Formats: sequence, C-alpha cells, structure tokens
Amino acid sequence: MPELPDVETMRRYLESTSLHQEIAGVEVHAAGVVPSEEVIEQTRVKELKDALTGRSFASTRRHGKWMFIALDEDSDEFLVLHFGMTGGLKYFKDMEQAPEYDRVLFRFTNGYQLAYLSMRKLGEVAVIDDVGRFVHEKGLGPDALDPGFDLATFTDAVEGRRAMVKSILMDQDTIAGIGNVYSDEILFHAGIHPRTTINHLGEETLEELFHTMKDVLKKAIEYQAEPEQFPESFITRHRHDGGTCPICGSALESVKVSSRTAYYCPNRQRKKGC
DNA sequence: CCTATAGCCTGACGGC
DNA sequence: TGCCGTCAGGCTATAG
Repeated sequence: MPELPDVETMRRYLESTSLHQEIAGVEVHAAGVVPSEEVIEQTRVKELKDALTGRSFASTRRHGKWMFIALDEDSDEFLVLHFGMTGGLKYFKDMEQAPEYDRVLFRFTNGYQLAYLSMRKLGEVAVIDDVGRFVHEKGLGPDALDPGFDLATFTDAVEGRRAMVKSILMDQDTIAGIGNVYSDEILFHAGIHPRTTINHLGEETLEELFHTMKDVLKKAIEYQAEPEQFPESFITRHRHDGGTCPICGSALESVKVSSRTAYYCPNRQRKKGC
C-alpha cells in the first residue's frame, strides 16, 4: 500500500482527524518499529513517550513515502512515520474498534486515539528535530510531486545513467515516493517496457515519462489511492498472474526488475532499445 | 554505476 | 487438515 499516493492520503486523513488535540499518552505495542538496538529499546520507547505526551500534532508534511508531523506550532521536533509495506493509520474511539496490528497508539485527551498499524513491522516511528537534515541523511531525492521537481531536474538526475527505467523510478535516492505498483502504473501509461535502460529512452520519451509520472501520482491521490476507484484504464487492478491489459486485452506478462515483480502489457509496452 | 541477493517481519496462498 | 515453500505495494547492507 504505502507509496507516495497512499502516504499522501494518510497524511490528509491524519490532518482531518488528529490535529490540535493534546496527547494524553503513547502506547508502544511492538517496539520493533521504534528503531533501536535491543539493549536501548526501552530507552527509545521512553523517549518517544516523553517527547509526545502533553504535546499535540500541529501540522504535517510528506517527502516521498515519509510523513512528518510537527509537535506544536513552533517546535522543531517532528514525529516521523514510515509505513513499510503494510503500514497504515486509523483514528478511532472505542477499543472495540481497535484495528489489528496496532503497533503504536497515540491517545488523545478527547478519548480518541490514532493507531499506527503495521502488520509486518517493517515501518518506522521516531522523533526527529530537523526534517531537512533527516531527508538529507536518508539520501532521499526530490519528492516526486514537489512542484520544484521539474523536467530539467529530472533529466539532470538521470543523465549518464544506464539502469533499467523501473529501477530508476523506484530508486528513492533519485526520486522519492514511487514503489513497485506505481512504477508499473507509470510505465504502463508511458508505454515503456520496464526493463528498458534509461539511456535508451529518447528525449521525447523521457519527457513523456516525467509528465506521466506526475499525472499518475496525482490521479491516484484524487482516488485516495484506492485501486478499486481507479479508472478502468489503470493497470493496478489487473497486475496479477492471469491479468489482462485493460486497454487492449492482451495477457499481461511479468518480469523481475530489482528483485520486484513488474507487470506490463507486452503489446503496449515495447522494449525500446537494449 | 548497476544488479542481484539476503534479511528484517508476518500472513496468505497454492501444492502435496 | 497440516506442512512447506513462495510471495508480498519497503529499505538496507553486501557482494560481484
């Protein structure tokens, strides 16, 4: 689930539910998501609780697949969330409504609580004091939907590189926010075979790829990153064994790229060069 | 620079 | 039904 459109949807969900309420307490049900060596695990959990209790969520930001939540209006401290492959958020009141796999629970004084869920515990919950530095230290590239991330920046970033185009799209150091599913969706609409090496794309195709990337991500956000709501022309709901192209009806094929399974339409996505 | 692989963690699914 | 292998929308570290 959690690629850029999903995280953006969750960010909006958090904004519409959880801002400006005092945090009464924090429960960590699975310390695994609070990064630490085992010996200092309890210390890190305590740090998280101490940093949040009595504060409130003031505003949110997102960079790629990372969400940042400001603690109080003029604080430099941020709660940072990453959702791994199976993470999510749920705001609820009664414990009967508690979701499965709630790893960290932020309890508000109004009796409601926000749960950070992660079935596979592959995400991360931490408190940081400088978003810019955090993004820099992670080596993240520009957020895919940042208006400042324009065509020229994109072509500069891939200039001289010869990796497969799907690998480039998924490389968080190059562009932050795109994962396996949306790279497939983007390449499908751009008509590019996932194993095409990027140096074999002509200038025009590269430009089309860039605009398609922006369009697909924006469109997915419009539909709250819910594949069931996506237009029929999207490949996401069809990207499984036995799936067919929603446009031409061809049987979809799959191939490994960066150890991930890429689904594509062999008719509409011709390998270009290489 | 690039690819492939393993590992983290848990659950779903298919085959026998 | 149970057991086993494989795979899954993430990221990192490592080797070649």
